[in-house]
Order: sequence, then C-alpha cells, then structure tokens
Amino acid sequence: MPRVVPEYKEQAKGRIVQAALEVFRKKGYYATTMDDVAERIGVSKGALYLYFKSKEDLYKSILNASFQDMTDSLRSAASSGGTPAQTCEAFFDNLTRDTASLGHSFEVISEASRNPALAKVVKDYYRDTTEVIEECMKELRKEGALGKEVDTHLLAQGLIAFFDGLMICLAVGFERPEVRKIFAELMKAIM
Amino acid sequence: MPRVVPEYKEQAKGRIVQAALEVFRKKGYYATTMDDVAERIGVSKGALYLYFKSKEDLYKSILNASFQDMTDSLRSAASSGGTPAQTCEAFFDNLTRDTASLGHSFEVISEASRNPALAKVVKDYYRDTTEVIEECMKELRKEGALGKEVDTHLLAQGLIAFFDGLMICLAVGFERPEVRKIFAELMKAIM
Amino acid sequence: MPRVVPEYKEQAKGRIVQAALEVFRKKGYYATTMDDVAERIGVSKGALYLYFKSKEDLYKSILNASFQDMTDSLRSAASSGGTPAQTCEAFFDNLTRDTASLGHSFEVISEASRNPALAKVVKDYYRDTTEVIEECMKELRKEGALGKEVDTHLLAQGLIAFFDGLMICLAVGFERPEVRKIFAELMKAIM
Amino acid sequence: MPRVVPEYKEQAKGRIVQAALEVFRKKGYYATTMDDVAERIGVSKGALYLYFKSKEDLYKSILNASFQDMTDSLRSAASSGGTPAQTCEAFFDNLTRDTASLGHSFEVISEASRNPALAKVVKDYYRDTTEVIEECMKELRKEGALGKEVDTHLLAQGLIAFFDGLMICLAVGFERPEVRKIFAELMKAIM
DNA sequence: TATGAATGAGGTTTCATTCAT
DNA sequence: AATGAATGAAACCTCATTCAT
Repeated sequence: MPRVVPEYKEQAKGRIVQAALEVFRKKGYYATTMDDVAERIGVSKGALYLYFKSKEDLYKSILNASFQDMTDSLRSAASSGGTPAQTCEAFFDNLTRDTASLGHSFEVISEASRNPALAKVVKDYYRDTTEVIEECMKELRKEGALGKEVDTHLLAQGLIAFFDGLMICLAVGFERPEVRKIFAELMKAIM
Repeated sequence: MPRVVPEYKEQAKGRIVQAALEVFRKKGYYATTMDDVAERIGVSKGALYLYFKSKEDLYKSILNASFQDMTDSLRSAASSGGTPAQTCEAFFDNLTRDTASLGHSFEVISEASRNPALAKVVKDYYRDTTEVIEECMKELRKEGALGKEVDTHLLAQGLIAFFDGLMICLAVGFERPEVRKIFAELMKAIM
Repeated sequence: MPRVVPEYKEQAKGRIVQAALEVFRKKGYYATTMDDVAERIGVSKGALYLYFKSKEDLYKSILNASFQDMTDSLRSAASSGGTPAQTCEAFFDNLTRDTASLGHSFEVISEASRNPALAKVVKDYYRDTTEVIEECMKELRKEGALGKEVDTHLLAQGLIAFFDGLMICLAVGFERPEVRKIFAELMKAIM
Repeated sequence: MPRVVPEYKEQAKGRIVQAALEVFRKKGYYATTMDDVAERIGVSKGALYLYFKSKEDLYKSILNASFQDMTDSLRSAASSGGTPAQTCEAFFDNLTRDTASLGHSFEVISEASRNPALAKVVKDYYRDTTEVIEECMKELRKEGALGKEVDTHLLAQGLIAFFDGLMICLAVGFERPEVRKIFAELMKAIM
C-alpha cells in the first residue's frame, strides 16, 4: 500500500473505518478484537495503530461513520417525494432494511446509558433525526393530514421512539411483516 | 441422606442470582467479572462455579430473574385500578422509574439480535408484556376510549414499542419531563 | 501451592520478591520480562498479578527489599568491632563483594534522576547509610584518628560518595585489587 | 563519481548523533524510541537506518560523542589556570553543571556493568579523565600543596571516584550547595 | 538519498475457569 | 460445600526494523 498522494492517509483511515464498522456491527464491540479488524482488511494489527490510537478511538470513528450513514439514508428517504403515506412507508423500509446491524445500535445505546460522553453523541444524532422527521410532520400538517393542534416536534420525537421500539421487535426475532402491521396499526391510530 | 440440601441449593442460587443481577445491571455483562459478583455476595469466586457452570450460565439465570421483575412490576401497574389515563401514567412511571438499568436492557437486546436462543427468551417476555397491555386496551375499548375498529393486540405491541423507544430517549440523556411530554403528545394523538 | 496458613500470602509475596530481585538485578528492569520472573519461581505469569498489580509495583517492592539488604549488611559491618582501620576495610569488602548487582544499583540511580518519587526513596536510604557511617566517624574521632575540627556528618557523606565512586570503577571493569589500592590511598590521605 | 558524498554522509551522521544524544540523555535508552530521535531532527525514521544499522549502533555512536564532550569540558577546566583551589572548584562546577544528563551517565554505567564491550569504552574514557586530573595533582604537588609521598595516579583516580559519588548525590535529589559542602569538607581533609 | 506505511514479534495485563485442600 | 491460589489463553498495544516507492 504505497502513498504518493497526501490524502492517502485519509483514504487508509476510511478503509479501516469501513472494515471496522462491518466487523463491529457483526460481532459487537467486546467480541471483536483488533486482530479481527486487521484481518478483515488484510493488514497487520500494528497498522491499525498507525491510524487510531486505541480500540476505543477506532470505535469512536466508526460511530461517526455509522451515524452519518443513518442520517444520510433517512434524509434520502425524506426527500424521495410521494404522498405522506409513501414517505412513512419509506421511513419504515429504510430503518428496517438493515436488521444485521441492530445489535450494534443497541449496544451503542447500552453503552451510552453508562457513558455520558457517548450519550451526548447519540443525543446529537437524535436531534438530527428529529429534524428530518419534523420536517415531514410539518408537510403533513400543511396537507391537512395532521391536526393544527399537534406539536410537530414532540410528535416527531414520539415517532422516532416508536420506530426505535419497532427495531427492538426486529432485534428480538419478530418478522418484518409482523412488525409492519404493528407499524401500520399505530400510524393509523395517529393519523 | 441429602434431604434439605436441594432447597438449600436453590436458596444459594437465588442469593447469587440476586447479587449478580445487581452487578450485571450496573456494569454490563462484559465489564463485570466473576470476581465482582463473588465479592458482592462475600463469597469465593469458586463458589459461583458450584452453582453455575459458567459466566454465561449465570447470566442466563439473572435474565430470567430480570424479566420476572419487570413483568411483575408491569402487572402491578396494570391492576392498580384508576381511569384509563391513570393506568397509562402508571405504565409510564413504572417503566421510567429505573433508569439505572437501561444499559442492561439494551445490552440484552443487543445480544439477542445476535443470539437466537436469547432472542427467543426476550420475545417470550415480550409476549407476556403484550398480554398485560392488551388487557388494558380491551378495557379501554370497552369504556369507549378506543374505537371498535382498533386491533388491540397490534396496538398493544405498538405501544410497547413506543414505550421502549422512550426508554432509549432516557438512556441517551433526555430528562424525564421531556420524555413525559413526548409520551403525552403521542398518547393524545392516539386516543 | 496450597494455603492453610494466613501468612501464606506474605510468604508468597516474599518468594516472588526474592526471585524478582535476582532477575531484575541480573538483567535490569527493562530487559526482564514478567515471564522471566514467573519462570524463575516456576509459576505462571498470571500468578504474579495476584500479588503485585503491575511490573512497576513489583519493582518497587524489590527496591525496598534491596535497600533493606544493603542497609543490613552495612550495619553488620559497622558493628563487627575491630580497629578503625579494620572497620574501614570491612566497609570496603562489604560494598565490594557483590559486583553482580552493580548494574542494578546504577540503574536505580539513573531512574531516580528522572523520577522524583524514586529519588526520594533512594535519598532516604542514603540518609540511613550516612547515619551508620557517621557513627563510625564519631567513634574514630573519639579515638583520635580524626581531628576535632572535622564535620562528621559531611565527612560521612563524602565517604559514601567516595565508596559509590569506587563502585563505578568496579562496574566499569576495574579489578578489585586496583580499586582497593585507590581506596587505601585516599583513606590514607584523609586520616 | 561519489566524491563529496562521503563527507556529506559524515555530516548527516553527525547531525543525527547530536540530536540522538539529546534525546537519549533526556529520556534514557529504553524510553526513547527511534521515532523520538527521527522527530527531533525532522527526518524520517527510515533515514536513521541509512546511517546506523540499529538502535544499539546509534547508541554506541552517541556514547562516543558524549564522552568526547565530557573530556573536552574537563580539559578546558584543567587548563583554565588559577590557584589549585580554583582548579578544584572549576572541576566541581564543571561536573556539576549538567545535572540533566546524570540519568544518562548512570544508565551507561549500569549497562557497562553487564556489557564488557561497553565497559571497555567507559574505562578508556576513565583513563583519559584520570590523566587530566593527575596532571593537576602533579602540579599541586610541585607547588607543595600535596605531600611528596602521595601517589598522584591513585589519588587522581580516588578523586574521580569521589566526584562521581557526588554526582550520585545530585542525581538522587541533593541540592547543589549541600553537595558542594560535602565536596569542600573532604577536599579539606585531603589537602 | 529519503520516505513513512507496514510488519510482527514480544511485552503487559486481564480474567474465566480449575482444583487441591 | 467452600475456598482462593494458580492457570493460561487471549487481548491490547508498542516499536525496532524493513521495503516499495
């Protein structure tokens, strides 16, 4: 792996983060070793320490990447156009698509509840997400699908909570169609 | 003539499970060592292995205890009487009370998503919980607070999901009053 | 290695310290590994961590033992009786006997010069030693071998410095007889 | 036609040695990494290996430079003129000036005691030093400050030992004025 | 000549588990 | 039944050294 370009280092970091994200997602923080990560990219363990000063440091980096991924994907769902119902569906499909990484998500929540610094990061991500959803809510209200009296911010947060709860269902073994029905039923009740 | 022994053994196990539950809740599975658990009860590390064949085995036992706790507490909230609104509040207060163990809960979810056997256990617990909530829904519907057309089972599941999502908010650093407002807003929208 | 006695732990620590002292003396702090120490006593590496929380901690313990050894041996030389000249000889023989551990001694000095906490320990040891020597000086003065005007404390310190310097000669490859002649010549000049 | 190259190479080596000497002095052999050295000169780590085949090899080179430094400085003190007492003072001041590198000096002694090849180098340096001091002794004797019967060579060696011992005092945390008093007292006793 | 990314051996430390008492 | 000393397999991390460019 030669250099030549100055941004090589950034690329290398990116490659490691990508690989690490996959491994951490699959096995969880504690179960994955630096060897696992290194092996994944076909690089020596020592190389990882060229770019990240510790396992925890690497983990923090993959978290950022992970949040970025999720926000991006949510945002693209939001801007996909269509009727309100379709947008909701898109949200659901989107969140629901990657069941393989649910373990990772809840591990993060778990750690966050014991680690204020991490909690802050997650909370910030939460805020981003809320914004996206709230935007949709406002759209819906404008279209009359939502009453004037609802607080879109609170409702957005509530919906995110609801979505997250559905993720738990998936994590715990419910099948997607089951979960979709739960989703639909509650959405119906709200709207 | 080991007559009284078996029940003694059960007592001993129970004591260990109780202590282990506290420790695992506080520190999480990976961060707690068998030493931590042993020390907590003032027993030797070796003794743990008299009753549980491994750390994992011990952990499975505390899970059962943990679920039992939660189901009991939920059930008592359900049977506390009062108006539908009061029951809802009771649910919320109940779930929300013990924020210290949220890390543990999500760790379990996280593991469950990678471990089908564990997932099954959690799912069963889910079903129990759903029953309790659904019972309330039916009550509410009888009282007219809910439309005839709603599927109480699905709605119960949806509400649980919503509640769980609110737990995530708490885990991530939202303050209880904030979360309560989110709760109230969405409940209002549903009912 | 069973237990039975409560002081077993102290004995075990003592055994480890003894072995560690030998290994550290022979190879120096950086060159000796915990494996080296463990192997020396025929124990697993992990066992060391039952008694000492880190390599550094173990090292601090051997330092204490080491200083104790040296002070004891010096004190015994001082109290061996004989003429002043004989006592001087005894000191010289004593310090000079164990050339194998000189490397260790100077390593300690070296570290001390960069580590105030360690420096303090060594300095305290220095004070002990000074006392012993000063006692001798006073004896000598009483016997008229030393002029009334000499400051025994300063002279004692000076002699220790001189002795230490001779240790350097030995460490660097001078033969004992050569060093003895240097010793004798300067002692002659002083007395 | 590599004509100027060889001397360039020497310059480069010199620059590295100079930087390495500073780093090794400050942090000690084991604590300094090749990275530290490279960074100090603003050169790549690989470059070091163009001029020195290993860390140890580099270290040997800095030793020579180090000894050269010390001998030079001593010699200049010797030739500074003045009364015998002034020369003694000059020696003391000289040796005593650079307390920052004492750790380095004793580390060298320490290693030397376990490494005959290194011991030889140090011993040779010792001999150089002895010559310088002995020259002074002879001068002093000529001036009558020293008795005819003293063996100037042995006394020179003894004084060096004494000086070295005082360095230990400094290394271990004694303040310069304290040490100076020790120095003065013993010098008084001798002369 | 110079770079610096990569290597990999080796060190320290932790901890679930075992077993003699 | 209970102890707790001992084990040993990993895990994390460092750093002298190499080598493709």
